[in-house]
Amino acid sequence: MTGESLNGDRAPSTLAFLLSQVGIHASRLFAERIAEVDLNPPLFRILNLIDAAEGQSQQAIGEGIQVPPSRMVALVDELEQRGLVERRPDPKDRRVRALYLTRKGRSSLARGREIAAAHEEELTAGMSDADRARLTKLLQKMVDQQAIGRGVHPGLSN
Amino acid sequence: MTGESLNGDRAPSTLAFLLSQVGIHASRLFAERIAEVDLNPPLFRILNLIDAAEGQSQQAIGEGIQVPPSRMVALVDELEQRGLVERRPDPKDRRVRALYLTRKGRSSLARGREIAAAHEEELTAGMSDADRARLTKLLQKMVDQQAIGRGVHPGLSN
DNA sequence: TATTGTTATACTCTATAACTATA
DNA sequence: TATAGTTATAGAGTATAACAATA
Repeated sequence: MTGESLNGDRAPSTLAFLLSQVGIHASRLFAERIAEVDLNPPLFRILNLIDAAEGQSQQAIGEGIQVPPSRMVALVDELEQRGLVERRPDPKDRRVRALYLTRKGRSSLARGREIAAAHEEELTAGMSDADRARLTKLLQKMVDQQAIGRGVHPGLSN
Repeated sequence: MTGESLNGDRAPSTLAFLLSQVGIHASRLFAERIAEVDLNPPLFRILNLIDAAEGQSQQAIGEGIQVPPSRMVALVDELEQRGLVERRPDPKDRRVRALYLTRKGRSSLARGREIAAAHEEELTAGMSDADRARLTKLLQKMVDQQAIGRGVHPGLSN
């Protein structure tokens, strides 16, 4: 969707409008790019989280990012069908399905990270390093000031 | 959703990540604010477009923004149910339903615009005017360079 | 034949609640 | 009783295609 769609038709030069417009463009472009490795952004995110916490349960992994258990089932199902993730029984608690990356999962993740890096470059193509730094700093300032992020917006599941 | 959700878990300081994060925050916040006048962003957008082209047909209004006729029906239905918009017969062509704002529609639109302005301020609270100007300029540069906007991304209906 | 608006239908993404098997 | 995972179900939000009235 365009920024307009989310913001109504207010003047296109407002900061709010520009932020939505550019942010949505960045998200959409990334979704397009990451599809090259048969992933979508939520799956790529979960793959990253599993990599960072291998052996954890589904719910433990979904917990910190407001993904409810039923959604975790669906996401891990998809990763498993693609052969990227394994559910292993946990000998300590037979209710738990501990998550591990497969070899293929690691390779997809690595490729996904390359794509993310390329996306970053694509998005900032034509900008000077100074401008990139400026923009990053200003956006980071907004994130801090608006208290965007971790746990602040409970509705923002994914 | 958080920026993470769209971008996976790559380093939170990348520009792509920040842009998604902030852009989505801006969109979400606006959706929350505009709900105060019993609108959502798509309805507010259509309301603006009707105001800018009163008397036009549904499809004429949906055309420029990639909203298909069937969706226009649903959107105008909602606006009509809220008493904000009227469908009037067009004496020149009896297939056409010309769209007009009601008095209440004008008042909701005005109130919505106030909310949009307040949202703009809220979003940039704590920023200096110089920073706002810098940020606007940099984002505008990205929009130009990435060719974001009108007609460029056909998939971006709304 | 083409066009406006409409309806029917379906698809994606997501959440809530009920269920099962364990604990 | 409580918890991990699962299933069933439902709700946004959206699109495509068939359709009726009119041109």
